[in-house]
Amino acid sequence: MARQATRAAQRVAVATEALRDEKFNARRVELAEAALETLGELGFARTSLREIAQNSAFTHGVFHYYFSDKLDLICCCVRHYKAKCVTRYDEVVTTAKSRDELTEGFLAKLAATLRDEARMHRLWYDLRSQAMFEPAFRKDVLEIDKSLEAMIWRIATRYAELGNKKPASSPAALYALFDGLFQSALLRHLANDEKAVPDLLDEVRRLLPTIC
Amino acid sequence: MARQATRAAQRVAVATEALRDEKFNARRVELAEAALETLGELGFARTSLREIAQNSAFTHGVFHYYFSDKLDLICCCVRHYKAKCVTRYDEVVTTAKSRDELTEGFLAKLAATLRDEARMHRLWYDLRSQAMFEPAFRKDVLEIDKSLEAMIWRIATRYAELGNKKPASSPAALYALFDGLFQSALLRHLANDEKAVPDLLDEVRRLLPTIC
DNA sequence: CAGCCGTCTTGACGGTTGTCCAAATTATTT
DNA sequence: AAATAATTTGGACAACCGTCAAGACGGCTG
Repeated sequence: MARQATRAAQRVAVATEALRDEKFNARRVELAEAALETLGELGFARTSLREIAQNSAFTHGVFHYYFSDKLDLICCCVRHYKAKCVTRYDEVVTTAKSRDELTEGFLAKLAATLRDEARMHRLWYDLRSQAMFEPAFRKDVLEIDKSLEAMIWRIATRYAELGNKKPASSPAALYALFDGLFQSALLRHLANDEKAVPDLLDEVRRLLPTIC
Repeated sequence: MARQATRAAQRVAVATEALRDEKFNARRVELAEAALETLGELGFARTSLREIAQNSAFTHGVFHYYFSDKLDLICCCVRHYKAKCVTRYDEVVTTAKSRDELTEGFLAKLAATLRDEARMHRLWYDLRSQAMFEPAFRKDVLEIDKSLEAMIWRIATRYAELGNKKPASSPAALYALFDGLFQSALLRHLANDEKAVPDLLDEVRRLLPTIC
């Protein structure tokens, strides 16, 4: 009897703790999303916790309560954002019935991303550069990089499949290529170069058939 | 007579001013080189003028005397360093008598760069990311990027030439590819991934024949 | 030698930063 | 309803930042 009561109490305790954790984490994400606004605007270095708080509905103390550190916060932010990123092209990949359809769907998404989410992506590049100096960032950054590489690879293999071919290069090389192109286009776009987007699209359109 | 004296005086004045300018600029470069030590270690955001001064033989006041700004200093630093960078492979390009010779020479330099100058290159990537936020950096960064693209293009055209072919892609795409590969390898290398260098070499060795 | 000029040193200033904490408020349990 | 725990607030703190300016130093010129 006593033992049963103990067991039941334990189950309840475990359940409530899990619930608390979930709630805690949901709050973290909520705060991270608010922080992303300011981070995307100013970059990692120039953004202080106070500034993040001021541009949001929260006080700066809350951030310290939910995040052990400034690094902890940033990591959570970019992790959260990139989790959405890696699925961006999946719909196009699964629904496209021909090479052309895939190409156009991919290019459209690419252009929209460059135009509408430039600030978020520059934050990603910022963080990736910081990872070269700050070991605390490396694990997360390398992990995100891997998942982005996989995302590009899904597109490439599907594209090749639709032409009854196989990709001509490795996943790493392919990701490096697209990442390099996107990064360059992003910088030009942010520098108000109006040809940045069309140039990127032309380049990718020309490249796709040659590598698959 | 008076007019002649004036002219002579003007010539002297112009000459001495040019000399002063030259001396002034030489000092700037000297300071920039000292600053690069600390910048390569800590990155742009974490490095203060005081820290730069402390890790060098100069006081922090001198830096303010020779540079109007922190941005001014950093720009001078990376400009100076990258001016040397873009000539790194030129000797290999001009002396190589065959495709193999060019390949091996290029790969050797590439590996040496990754190993010996990792800190300087991460600073470059840092600055390039900052340029996405800080307009003051953009002009210099875009210019350096262009000259790096030209450097890669010189290698590619020479490589193609030695095989009586022409490069199969644009300068921009080629630079994006190599830059992306190098950046990824650099991050892995800094994260103590011992396979970073050999993996990069393998990748480039496989890639070269396919793009030219 | 006196005066000037370019160079450099040193210390101080206002402002911002990350961090911490005690108190207030709210939610949850007993 | 009382008590306990979780959450939130807003201010205090020391450390640090970029910038600046007053003055010191040393060589050059008149």
